[in-house]
Amino acid sequence: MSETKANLDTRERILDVAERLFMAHGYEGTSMRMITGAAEVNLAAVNYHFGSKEALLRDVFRRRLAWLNGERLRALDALEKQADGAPLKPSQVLEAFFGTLLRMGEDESLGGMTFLRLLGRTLTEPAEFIRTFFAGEYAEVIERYKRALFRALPDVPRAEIVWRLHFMLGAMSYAIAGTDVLQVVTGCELNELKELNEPDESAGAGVAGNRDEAVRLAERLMPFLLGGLRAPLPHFIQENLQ
Amino acid sequence: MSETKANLDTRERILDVAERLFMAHGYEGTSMRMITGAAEVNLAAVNYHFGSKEALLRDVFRRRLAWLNGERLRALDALEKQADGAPLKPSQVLEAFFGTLLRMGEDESLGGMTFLRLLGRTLTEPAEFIRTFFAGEYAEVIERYKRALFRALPDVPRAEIVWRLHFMLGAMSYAIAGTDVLQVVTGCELNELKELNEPDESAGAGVAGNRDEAVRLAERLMPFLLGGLRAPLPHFIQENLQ
DNA sequence: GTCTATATGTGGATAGAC
DNA sequence: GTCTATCCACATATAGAC
Repeated sequence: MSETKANLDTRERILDVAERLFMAHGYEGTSMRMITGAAEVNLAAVNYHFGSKEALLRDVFRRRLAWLNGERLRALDALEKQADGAPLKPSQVLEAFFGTLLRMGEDESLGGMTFLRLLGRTLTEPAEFIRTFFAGEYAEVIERYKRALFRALPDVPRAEIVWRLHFMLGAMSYAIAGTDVLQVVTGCELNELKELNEPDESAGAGVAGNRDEAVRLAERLMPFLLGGLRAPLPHFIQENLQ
Repeated sequence: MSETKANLDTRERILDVAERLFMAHGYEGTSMRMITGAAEVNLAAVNYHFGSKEALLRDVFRRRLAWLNGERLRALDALEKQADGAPLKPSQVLEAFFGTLLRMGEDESLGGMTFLRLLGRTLTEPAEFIRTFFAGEYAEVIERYKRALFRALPDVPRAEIVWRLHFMLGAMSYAIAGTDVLQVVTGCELNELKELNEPDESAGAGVAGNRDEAVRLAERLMPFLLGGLRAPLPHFIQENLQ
């Protein structure tokens, strides 16, 4: 509340640097010394401002997720109000959920592709406190969107919808993180792929490039997700529908 | 070559334990002391048998990937021989690539779900040596399957096929790792999901349960992947086809 | 091959001066 | 709020006896 300007600057600078380094090296692979060194602040500053390394990671995410998940809820509210009681179309639900996220990649003030990559990677970190944290942060949004999808696909068993939501999250996380096997093998052949596949610390090489990158990723990913969501049901489900 | 029986046992025991612990806690989150403690071998045994922690991780994967990727190449060879020069169907290619993997989850002697989860998680680890290792291990298989998909989908731009292969790998990794946001939110509602979502160290709670788990995961995942692969192309691609 | 003991580095965190 | 100095737990790795 009564923070001075220098205080705010330090806090923000630490958050920015931590976001970038956690993205590039993972939580365990990033040390406090790496963070404070790159942010040009004292080693003790992190503990003073955030309390611990774990708390720092949480604050890095809270800064972005507050906006993201708030926006997701607003988008769904707007769609449902507009539909006036009728079920939404699956494509609308996906657009609100994934489109909102992908648009963060276009906006540097929201973290840009750096945050998107960080999010994609961190969702698969095994550390218990990270999983617990995300579960809490996402609970409300997932609940609302699950309901919307249940209504949008009334003939599909609910368990199947949840599974496919799961698959969609995976495709998106992985695509965003851009840290996979295809990188080396395909990177040399297809120039279009290169941009996404340089998860160095220098992730923001060109801001304009990041914008295009995010836009094209969204345009490629959405049809894929929709195709998967609406695919024919597995055989063992078609046989004994619930 | 001239290894004694006790030697082999120690090596294998270390590999088994390391596989389980790396799966549960990630590479950085697993210490040599955790591994040697759980395997009931001496702390120095890992360095004696494998040389370093990095080399241990590589050997954990080599043991499984040699089989997996060999099997994938054989499956593709068989399909192409049978097709006698004609392009394969997309579903055949996916079945050979993803089906072979998912069937490992049913077989405890191939690592079962423990290895599948480990693989899914490790593919997103940021450490450089891990990414380099996987790129090398997967190069041949990815190259062969890419070609097969190019032939199977002659009307789809190659860049788009590579992207969708990317998305499919993500959906699969994530689904297998079972470490995500949905876990807490959905786990309490849908009993069917619970089985997949207990990435503890005690991953092999029931072998029979693991078999069913792997089979049902495969049956759910394959239609999703095929639906995504064959989805309509993004607009900006339909407009200016290469 | 296995063990003990230890070298050597790095991690997160904090006490206390300014 | 910031900085120095330091604590202490724990990491990987190895030397050398058995």
